[in-house]
Amino acid sequence: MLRLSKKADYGLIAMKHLALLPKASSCSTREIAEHYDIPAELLAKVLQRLARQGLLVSHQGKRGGYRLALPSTVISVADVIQAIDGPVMVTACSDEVADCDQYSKCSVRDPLWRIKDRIVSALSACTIFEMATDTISDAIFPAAVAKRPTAATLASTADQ
Amino acid sequence: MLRLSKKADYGLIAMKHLALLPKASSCSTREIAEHYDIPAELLAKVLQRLARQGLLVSHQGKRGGYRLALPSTVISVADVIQAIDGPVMVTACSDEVADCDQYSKCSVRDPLWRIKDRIVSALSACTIFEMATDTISDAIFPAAVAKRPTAATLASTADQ
DNA sequence: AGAAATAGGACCGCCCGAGTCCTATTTTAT
DNA sequence: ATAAAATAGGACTCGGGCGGTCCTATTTCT
Repeated sequence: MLRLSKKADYGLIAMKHLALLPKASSCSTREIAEHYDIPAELLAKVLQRLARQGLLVSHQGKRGGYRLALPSTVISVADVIQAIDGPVMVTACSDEVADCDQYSKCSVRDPLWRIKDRIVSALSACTIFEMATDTISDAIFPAAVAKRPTAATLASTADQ
Repeated sequence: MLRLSKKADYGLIAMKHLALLPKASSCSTREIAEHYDIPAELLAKVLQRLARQGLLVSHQGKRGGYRLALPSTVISVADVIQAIDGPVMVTACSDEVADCDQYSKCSVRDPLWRIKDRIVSALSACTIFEMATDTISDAIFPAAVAKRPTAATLASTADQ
């Protein structure tokens, strides 16, 4: 549940790979695909989309390839995911569009919308640079949350 | 992308519904299903799982139903989602199990694992009570993140 | 001219989520 | 006692979307 698409996975792998190259150097789809055992043609589509969204700069022709369009410190994980898969949606029904039949009776749309914002925040808070250098801090919440007893804990004592 | 399953949706709707009932009163599957236009038999399975995980207390027989097993202030959204769909997984490959063939070459597993922890934190930070009373605060990050220019912004100026 | 790369449309198979069906079992109301 | 109404849960089906492939341009370097 809540899993990333394979495309998003591949996109992040590629972005990290490009971030670790010497400044402003580029790399072809095939190189990356072979390096990580990713279907080349699928990765191609992913990189094309990242280029269309302005996160990568493409260079056609022989000796062509891709390079980061921006410093890796400025590109967030959220940027990559959204460039590939479109806007993050926790719920089926989008902002205003009542595309799910239970729209009128749905009581959790607004709360879930706020939770979605939190998730996007979490994804936006992490840059490709941090991914590449493995400098992602684990915790984002101060203390209160971690301290609060989980239902799982309480339930196990109450249950059975 | 990153969407919740329908079951998780239904589970949250039901939990919120039960949280809004007078203290310790219960409600049948059918009542909830009809109220929100949810397929009753599907909702039944969801509630059964929530009961098995100790988040709900079930009462069989005529006039039976479900009620919260714990105060709504103690049950988090993460609890509900995980009770229904199992552990939140952002990546295909789990903690130690190398169930994806690219395990050895995967360079983003660890970073994504930390991101997953952040998402779980975000979900754990929100209780059913907050959902029911619509008291979820929007922002969880102080300032730094919001201020940082997004790649989208920068790209749009750089692009085309 | 040809090789190697990006650009992108069209297609396909299959897995899994969503939903249904069916059969217990338990409890309560009549 | 019997029927009704509820939970418990296994088995099954169906359809859409994701992951992947194929094919055809087009660009650019050698």
